[in-house]
Order: sequence, then structure tokens, then C-alpha cells
Amino acid sequence: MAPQRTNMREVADLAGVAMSSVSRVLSGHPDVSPAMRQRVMAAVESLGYQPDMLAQSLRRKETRSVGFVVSDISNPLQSQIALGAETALRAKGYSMLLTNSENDPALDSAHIRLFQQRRVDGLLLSLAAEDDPQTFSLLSSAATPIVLIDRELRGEAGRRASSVLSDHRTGMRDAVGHLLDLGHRRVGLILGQPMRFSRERLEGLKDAYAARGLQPLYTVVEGQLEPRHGRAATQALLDAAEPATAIVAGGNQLLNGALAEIQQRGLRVGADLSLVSCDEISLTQLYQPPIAVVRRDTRALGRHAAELLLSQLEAQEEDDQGRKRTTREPEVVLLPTEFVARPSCAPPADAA
Amino acid sequence: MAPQRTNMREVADLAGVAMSSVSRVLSGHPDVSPAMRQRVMAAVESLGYQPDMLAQSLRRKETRSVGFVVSDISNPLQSQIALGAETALRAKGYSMLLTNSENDPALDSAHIRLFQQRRVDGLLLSLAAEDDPQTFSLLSSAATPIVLIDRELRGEAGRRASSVLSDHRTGMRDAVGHLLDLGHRRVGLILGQPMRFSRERLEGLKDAYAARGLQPLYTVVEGQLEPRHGRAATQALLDAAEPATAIVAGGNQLLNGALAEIQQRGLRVGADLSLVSCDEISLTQLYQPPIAVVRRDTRALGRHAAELLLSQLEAQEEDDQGRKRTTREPEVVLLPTEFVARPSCAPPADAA
DNA sequence: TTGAAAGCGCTAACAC
DNA sequence: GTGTTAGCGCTTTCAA
Repeated sequence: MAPQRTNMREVADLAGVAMSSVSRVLSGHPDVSPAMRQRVMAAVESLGYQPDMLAQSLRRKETRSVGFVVSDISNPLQSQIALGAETALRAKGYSMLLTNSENDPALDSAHIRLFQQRRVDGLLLSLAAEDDPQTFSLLSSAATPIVLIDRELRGEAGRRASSVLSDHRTGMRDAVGHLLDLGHRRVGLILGQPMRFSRERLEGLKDAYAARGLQPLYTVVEGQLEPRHGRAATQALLDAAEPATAIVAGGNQLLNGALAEIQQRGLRVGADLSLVSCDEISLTQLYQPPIAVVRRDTRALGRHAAELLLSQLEAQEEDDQGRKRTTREPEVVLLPTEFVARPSCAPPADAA
Repeated sequence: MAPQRTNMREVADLAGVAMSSVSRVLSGHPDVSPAMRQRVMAAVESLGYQPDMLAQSLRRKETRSVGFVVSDISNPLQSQIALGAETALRAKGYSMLLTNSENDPALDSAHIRLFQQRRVDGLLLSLAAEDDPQTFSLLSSAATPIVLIDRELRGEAGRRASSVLSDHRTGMRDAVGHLLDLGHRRVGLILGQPMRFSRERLEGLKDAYAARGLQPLYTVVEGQLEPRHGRAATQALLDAAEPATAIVAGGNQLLNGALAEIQQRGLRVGADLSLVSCDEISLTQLYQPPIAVVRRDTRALGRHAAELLLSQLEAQEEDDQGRKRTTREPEVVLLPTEFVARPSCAPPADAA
């Protein structure tokens, strides 16, 4: 029996009270007599009444929902962030709308617009690009709080949004430092799109060389965070006149491609070639030999993003027109990364 | 400038027309003159008006949103399903609300109820349990179409919901058949919760033994789909009086645990012990030696689930009270699995 | 403490 | 083809 939905009117009628009284009981208004509460609750029970959040949202001008834009939820990095974020949001009574941008900045902005039409209370964004004009203008004039996840925007958009960032630079500095200390000089760094995480990783690598006063014999290969690029870049690094003796993959997708190429060439990780990846996955832990990583707590990244957004949400007040207005300034949270040395790193093969 | 949101009233006033005309233009009503369309669109542009989907939903009695309950989005299996589902939903203009049940059946039902209050048009469920009474009663009387993902419910709930199922049995039969043909007789099967996928896998294993007229020397270890269980089960299988010579892990989490134990014991996969896993992940492909798997197209699983739901949604009509009513019967879609033999499977070590 | 009434922003009859 | 009107289901003044 697909039950026709009961509305508040019916509850009020059955209880013989006004709708406003039902509303007060259900929303925990202080000024309700125990008798009233009883009558109403009895009616609610007997009808199996469930309030319509749509109508509540329209009236209250808040949906208790948050839009989350990722490029690809099937990427372990992003799904772990999503888990952390959803759990934190749910704990505060918020629901999460999720969408995939498929690495297309045009979809980023389309989804932001859609979420705005759905009147989400806030936005959690892991954008496909840091310089899309459409996205920029949408965010510059957004009416809700926004938290960027590991992204950095310039201009007005950047000034309006909060962000949760990972300290890729430090982790990468330690990773490359470890390789240099093992005797490597020609480190190959495979990066993804030109976004903050790529820039910071490059800086970290430079830091490591600079701190040791070494010539910049490293090679950087930029591209997309995809296995194809990981593989092509690895080919390039190994086929160079002066081949890299150690490779650092800036993400799990790149690692997949790199490993595929390494295996096809019959190279032994941690012997013929040293290898480091960014972000822990089951593969890095269980591979033989285990693969060194620049690690971070991805779930905490999502959790912090959600909590930052929630704190901005709570800091809102309504102006005289009944519209929400953010009173708090955007904030930036920096989360640590940590290099974990593993047997995939060893002295270079040609070190006599 | 956080822009106060324009509403349809303002657009109508600016264009000097009635609200209903604005509505008609925006919703593509056939009977509108080009002149009217122009006037309205000009006003819409100049105000940057974006319709309020909340109000639309309340009025139209549909939200164009779907609730998706998973146990843990950070699990590669589920995030791939989610990607497939979200992409298909988005293509038809639907948004996805995502929540994690954390493998807790009580959260399953709580989230279903919440989604119902949010008036989602349909539900996509990868439930934590197939026998929770709360979930059962909610689903038995649900007002919207429901698609179960790789789950099977009995009773009224099962009769009301559609489902997309994987043919685990065939894949497992081939996997175990392969092991038996290599000479293994004591196969250890590690399973998760007592749900359809576990039952089917067990049946597949039995099929393989039966087809060859072999004694049932296999061992089955049931538990949770978690690394801990994978590890403990592997210990048990290897420490038995008659240790298993081949292990089949019923999922990627179980594989993680199994591999950890195998490595700690210094056993060589594909030599001292044969290994098969269920569902492809980067680890199974890139491990050395590569790990045989019972494979399925997880993204297609999500896509089919979404498309099945969408087809049920399209088959709805409104009754005289303006309520939606499903006209189509629930459907079941069965998707294939495929065993992929790899070097992790070899004749048993004791085979002279 | 409770009820009556207005209205959130939109759509869909219905009338012209 | 366009305007007027009556709500969708709820919350929230405002009075009583």
C-alpha cells in the first residue's frame, strides 16, 4: 500500500488543534503545554506523519544540504575525502549532494549553478581547474559559504572562499631529500594539472635540492592526473639521455601508469629504480617491495573541509530581509603531509 | 557583493508581464509568442535570475533527486558504482544525495527515512543488511521506486523493489574450477556478511566441486567485508590441520587482509599459495605476480541501477489527487561476472 | 499557551 | 497567447 503522504493539516485535524501548534511541537518550541505535546504526538504516531523537508526548506530559507563537486568519485583520494566530509556533515544534520565534474571545468561551473538553484546552504569544491572564468564569477558572487578542497583561487573568488589545503611541499621536500641522501641526483617528478598541489610539490622538490646545494638535475613532467600520463612520463624519464634514477609520482593514478611501464621494462622497483608516490592506497602498502609515499590523512581532509563549512554556516545571521549573511571571514586550514620511507627507495643502481 | 536572489515576481515586473508568463517561457511551454519569450528572457538575463528548484519541487511534486545509500563510499567497489550511477542520473537531470551507512543497518533505515522526508523521487540502495526489520517496513510501504544494488530482499520489501544483481555464482564457479583444474583440492573461501553475494559465491564454489565429482574439501570462512576478517580468515585457513592450498577472497578489503598475512608469513603468491580475489582494483592488476580476479563492470552496475530507477520514474503517472503512482512492475537485472586467470594461480606446491 | 492568517517561490488550472 | 488565482506544506508573526 503506497501510503498517501500525510501532511501537517491532517495531523492538526486529527489532534483537533491548529497547524501552528503541530509545528511548534515538532520543532521543539519551548512554549507548548505537555497536554498539547501529547495530543499532537499521538496524532503524529497514528498517522505515521513525516514532515516535508522541502516545504520546511522553502519557508525557513535553508535546506540543510551541501553540494560537493569532485572530479571523479571513483578516485580513492576523492572518495576518502567524500567519506570524511559526508560523515561530518551528517553529524550536524546536513545531507550531501554529490556530483562528478569528470575533470571538466565547464561541468564544475554548471554543477555549482545547479546546486545554487537547489538552494544548498554551502559548497564543498574539489575543482577541476583553478582558473576557470565561469567558476570564478559564480564564486565571486556566491550567496553561500564555500570551502575549497586542496585548491587555491586568485582574485575575488579566492578572497570569498575558505579552503583546506595539504602541505604537499614539506612532504615532497622530505621525500626528495631522502632520495638525494640515498645518492640519487636525477629525480623525475610526474605532476598532474597546473594546480596548487602540483606547484607545491615542485617547490618541495626544489627545496630539497637547494638545501643540499645540489645542481638542479631533476626533471619535471606535467600532465593530467591519469594513468596514461603516468606511463608516458615514465617512458620519457627512462628514455632520456640521462635517465632518472628515481621517480616520484604525484598521485595514485600516475603511480598506476608508472608501475605499468616499469613492469613492462622488467625493472625492479627499489633496485633498478627508486619510486615514491603521493597518497597512500592499498597498492603502495602491499606492493612488493612496499612503495614509499608522501602520506596525508585524506579522510581528515574531508572532515576538516566539512567542519570549516559548518562553522561558517553557523556564523551566519539573517538580515532584515530574512536573507542569510555571512559574518565570518573566509579561513584557510593547512593540514600536514608526511613522508614514509619504504624499500621502494634505495641507492641508485649505478652507485658503485 | 552577495547578490540578493531575484525571484520570478521581480522578473515578471521588470518585463511587465504576468508571473505565469515567465514560468511558461522558462519551462518551455509551447504556447508563448516570440515577443513574450524575448521580453522575459531579457529580464531574466538582466537580473541574472535563477529559478528556485525548491519551490518548483514543492509545486511540481518532484525533486529530480535520488537518494543513494552506500555502506562506505571510500570502498573502491562502491565509489565506482556511485560514479556510474551519478553519471547516468545527471544525464537525465537528476541530482544524487549520498550517504554512508557505515555498515550499520540502523543507519540504512534512518537514511531512507531522511531521504523520504527530503522527498527524493527514488532510492538507490546498497544496504548493510538484507534482513533489517526497520528497513523492511520502510521499503514495503515506500511511495517511490527503489532499486537495490546487489542485494536481495524477501517478503513484501523484495516484491516492491527492483534490483541490479551480479552473477557472482558463475564467476566463482569458473575461478574455483580453474583452481581445481590446477590440482588444488583444499580451497579456502573467505566471505563477507551473509548476503546474496556471499551465498552466490558459495554456490559457485560448490558448483565447481560438484561438476568435477570432487569431495567437498573446501573451507568457508564467513565474516565482515573488512581487512581484519581477511587476515584472520587467512590465518585460520593456513593454520588448519589440512591447510588450504588456494585462497579466494570475496572482495578487495578481504584481499588486503589476506595479502598482509601472506606476506608476513613470507609465502609466495602463485608458488606456495594460490590466490584469487573478487573485483578488480589497481592492486590486483599491478601486484607481482598479478592476482586472478572474478571481475565485473562495477561502473556499469551503478549505471544500470540508475537507468532502471529512471525507467521506473518515467513510468509513473499522477492519480487524481496529483500523487505519483508507479505503473510498472519491479524488475531484476542480472549482470555478468568473468573470471580472469593470472599467475597468482598455479598448481599446489605439494603436487609432485 | 494557542490559533488565525500571511506568505516562502513557484506552477497549473481556468478564464479571457 | 496571456493574466488571474489558488494553492504545494510548512513556519512565523501577531492577536487573543
